[in-house]
Amino acid sequence: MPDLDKLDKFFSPNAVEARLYELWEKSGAFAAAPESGKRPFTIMIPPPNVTGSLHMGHALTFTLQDVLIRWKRMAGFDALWQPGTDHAGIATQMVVERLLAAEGVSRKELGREKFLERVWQWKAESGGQITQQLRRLGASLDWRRERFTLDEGLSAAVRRVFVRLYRENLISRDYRLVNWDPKLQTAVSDLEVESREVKGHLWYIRYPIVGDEGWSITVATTRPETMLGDVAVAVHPEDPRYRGLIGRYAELPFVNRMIPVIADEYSDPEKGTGAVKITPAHDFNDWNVARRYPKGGLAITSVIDREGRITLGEIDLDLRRQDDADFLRSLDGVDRFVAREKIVAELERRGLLERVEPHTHKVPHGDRSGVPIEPLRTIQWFLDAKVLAKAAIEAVESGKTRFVPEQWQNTFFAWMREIEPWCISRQLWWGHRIPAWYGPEGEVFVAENAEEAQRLAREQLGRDVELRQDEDVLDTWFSSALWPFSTLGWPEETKELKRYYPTDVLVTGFDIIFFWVARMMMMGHHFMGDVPFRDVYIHGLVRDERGQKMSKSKGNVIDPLALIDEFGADALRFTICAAAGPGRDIKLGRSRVESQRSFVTKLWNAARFCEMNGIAPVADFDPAQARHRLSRWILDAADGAIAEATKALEAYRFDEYAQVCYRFLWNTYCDWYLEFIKPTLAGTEHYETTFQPEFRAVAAHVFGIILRLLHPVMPFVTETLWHHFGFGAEGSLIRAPWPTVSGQERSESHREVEGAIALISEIRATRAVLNVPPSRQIPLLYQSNVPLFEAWNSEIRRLGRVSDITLIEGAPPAGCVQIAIDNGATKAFLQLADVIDLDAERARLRKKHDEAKAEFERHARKLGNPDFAKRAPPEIIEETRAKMSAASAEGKAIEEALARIGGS
RNA sequence: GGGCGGUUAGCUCAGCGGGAGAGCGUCCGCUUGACACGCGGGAGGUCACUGGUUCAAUCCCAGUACCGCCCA
Repeated sequence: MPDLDKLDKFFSPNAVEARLYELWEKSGAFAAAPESGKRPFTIMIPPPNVTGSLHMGHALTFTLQDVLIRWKRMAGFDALWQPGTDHAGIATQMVVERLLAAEGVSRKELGREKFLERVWQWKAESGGQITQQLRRLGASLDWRRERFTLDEGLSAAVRRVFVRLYRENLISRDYRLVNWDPKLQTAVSDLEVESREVKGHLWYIRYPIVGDEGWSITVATTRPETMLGDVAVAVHPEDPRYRGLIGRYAELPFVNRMIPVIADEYSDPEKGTGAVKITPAHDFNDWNVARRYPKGGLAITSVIDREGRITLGEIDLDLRRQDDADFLRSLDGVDRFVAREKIVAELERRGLLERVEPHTHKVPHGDRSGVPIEPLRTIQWFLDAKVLAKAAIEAVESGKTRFVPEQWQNTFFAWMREIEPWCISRQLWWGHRIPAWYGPEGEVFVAENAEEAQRLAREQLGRDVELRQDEDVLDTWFSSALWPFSTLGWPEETKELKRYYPTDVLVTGFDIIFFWVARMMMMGHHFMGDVPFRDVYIHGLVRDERGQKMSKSKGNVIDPLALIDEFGADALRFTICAAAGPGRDIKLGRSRVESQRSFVTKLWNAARFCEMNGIAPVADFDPAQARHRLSRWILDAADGAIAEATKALEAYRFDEYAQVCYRFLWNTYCDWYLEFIKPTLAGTEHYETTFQPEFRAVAAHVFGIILRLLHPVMPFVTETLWHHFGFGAEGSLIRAPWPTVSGQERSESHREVEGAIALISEIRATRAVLNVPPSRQIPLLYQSNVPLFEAWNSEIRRLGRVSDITLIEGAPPAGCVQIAIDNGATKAFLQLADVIDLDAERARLRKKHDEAKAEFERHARKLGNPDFAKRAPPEIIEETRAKMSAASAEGKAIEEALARIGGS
């Protein structure tokens, strides 16, 4: 039953949002229906961090996904939108460690088991805030299927994947250089490192050449503290300055080690002195230089420890060979940056510092900790991503997975083709503990559980031994990469897995292509034998109104929840949707949402008008039976809107979808259709009462289409009105069928109505330009096109503010102003008499005349070009000719009008 | 240094081979029986620049400038 209460003057989002959302959720409106016969449509969210809270980027991506899922759900698909969060190893551990610190306890004091209990407790109390906030946005996720990457099932999937990849030799344990975060005390992946521009120095240091008193080679470095671990000096093989030195030795200051001068193209003759120190244990480029050095490569000497302090352990021999090692010893255990200063000072004292230049360069920083990353040689687990990447690359090349917009596939290819081994182990406690066990002699047993590992050990060693599980956990992204199938029950062969994999589309920002898209594709292909998703829709980033990236440090962050509080979720969602053009960042601010809110209000007021005029859905109404020209016209227009909106959504053109809806509601339905039928609805004469039922039924029918078209982007206000008008039970719009085009031929009414609209617009424009006050009703005279003026008599009078309409023969009387449409084919006259402002009218006509003349000349010039006639397609020539004569006719009509009032 | 994207009305952005568009802003008029978060009307653009292809270029190609992003 419709509400008995009348609609308020304004829509109050706060009053309905929470209640409606709960109603939807409780009634199962969001739930997928695996047992249904419907075709599935699936979206996997890139799961947000369990520590996260809703920001604008989330608001953007979830709005777009919700638009898609609500649309498909209405379009008759079995829609699955899979929610959940990931455990965010580093971030979560940091949060809880901070809490502990406040209590004066450290993680290590607490111990692993107690600490993990504490994290789970935190998660239960404050984790997953974002899942509540997504509800505020209106996101229709299937919450009953919510998953967490540390759930038992998902953890089982992680173990299964790890073991299988290990047995396929795609996962291995290796001792090599990794990005080490000295603050968080863990390895991190390349992707978790961001380079930041830092103002530093370039220090030029002299290394004496052995056996040539007074000779030296000068190296330039930004990191003098690593010199203790230098194993060579590299110069470019073609560099004439150093050719003679290649193969000789330099003496490393302080350490007094002899290191070779080697040739390697890595050294850039243009940079610094063209000679670079090689410290393979603390620099990735140097590591590569050392590896490709012949004779089995160069030595790797670490001189910085996991805390970022100088450690002399590996140069102990050099140390002991020295007579005066006091300085060197004094560096032991000193922080890397303090050591830098001490070393520079000592070099200067010894006259080995040639000069210092200010130097701005990029330094890798941990994106979580914010401290400079220290490349360190440690033992870690690596995934051979190169092998897995192959199938993923092929899937995109062959079009099995499609990027929208397409250009993003280049970003994907660029990274995937150059992919490095992925370091998957993390020195953390919170996460999936690596399923590897070690025997007493360091034997490795990789298995899904301890019993299995024990069995393997027994098999291999012939006896029971005590096993110790690897202390480390896996990178969070390792488990996230499995999300598209682990959430569906894999490794079990569930009906969901069969039904919903591969999913239809992944929606995300380009910054996440490597984290998500690439890794999900690698894992999905390897374990499921098929791509995880067919489309990847990449949207832009949300920026502030000035185009700046939002960041806490800049203080320009806008809280989407605050915007929802102020303007409602629908207004925010519509703003986002309308701004989501392809491949563009989105500038968003308070004022933008505020102005888009008026569209929500417009819908609301259209509803109020309908309500006041007794417009309500009519059971068994068949639009095909509507006869009135206005009915045919608006039904045609609705067909057009449905077709365009659907097409836009199919192409992920959210902006176009929003615009089509906007225009149809505002500029067609409200501005013209409701205005046209207004007098009839209020009238009491025979004609009026005759057509009232049809008008009401059609108006309601089309309003129902509008509500359905807009529901995906503005779910709350549309659902409210849907119920209020009695289109369906409360909360039923979400499952109402998506409108389809009627299939009716476009009627003749279309042109007829367009003609009336053109005439009325022309009358209004003429009046406005001539400063005729709206209150003044003016008589209208016409000479031709009788059907138009007769059929639309009342509409012309009302909307054109015309007093009466009269057919005249011959010339119009004096004091008339000409109105022309159809390029002058249809003329009418406003009988302004005493109110006419002749100068203004002459100016108006001259302007129109100039326009018509320019138009005529443009086409005439074209047609006068012999090459145009020879080469242009015939239809274009025909079109041009028609346009030329139309412009000519219009010009003539204006000339006549001018002549009549003594102008030229 | 390599790659990608952008440059269209005051602002934000569509359009992308044959008529320069929208929203917001601005200006003028309006207590129009839903709506001033409104109604009606207007002004405003060498489509960054230089060449090329074409009968025809805002649109395609090449180059330049500036802005932004990613990777070294």
